[in-house]
Amino acid sequence: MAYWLMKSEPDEVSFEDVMAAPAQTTSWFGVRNYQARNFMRDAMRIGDGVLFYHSSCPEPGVAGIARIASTPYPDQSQFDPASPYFDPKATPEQPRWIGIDVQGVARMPLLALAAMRTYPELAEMVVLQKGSRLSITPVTPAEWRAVLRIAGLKDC
DNA sequence: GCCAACGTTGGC
DNA sequence: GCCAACGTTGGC
Repeated sequence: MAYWLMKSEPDEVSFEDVMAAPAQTTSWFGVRNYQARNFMRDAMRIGDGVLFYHSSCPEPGVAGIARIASTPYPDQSQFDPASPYFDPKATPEQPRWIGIDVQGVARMPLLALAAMRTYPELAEMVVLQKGSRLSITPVTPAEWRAVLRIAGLKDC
């Protein structure tokens, strides 16, 4: 089992939106970065833990706990000319981008980015590194446990 | 709105 | 294959 941090702009999809969705499950689509795509395609497994992170908002930080809830599948928005995520070079025969289902698991008090930076055990988190802007980053088991402990959650 | 950092594109 | 130009991300 692996752990991940996934960034979402709460104006687009907030953690509360995920919790309010049927089966607390939403399709994670619109990733247009190869490294992030490859994580979804090659490394994610159903049940992997997800730190759901809010970015580009007044209070960036980890907003909730989620899990990977499907295997990867073609991101339909790449075929839709009306979508901002349209990719003219993608075809249904040769899809370029993929999505995956994410299911909300537990609410937690926002662990703000500024607070995360104060914990030595989180200092090596990829998302905290200078210049890091990848929308999906790996989280170590120790970092995962530390976030849950800080958030006051038992293992999930 | 600013701007540093990074990824992608495309001419050569 | 190089690399300058450009576009995007995302905290502040």
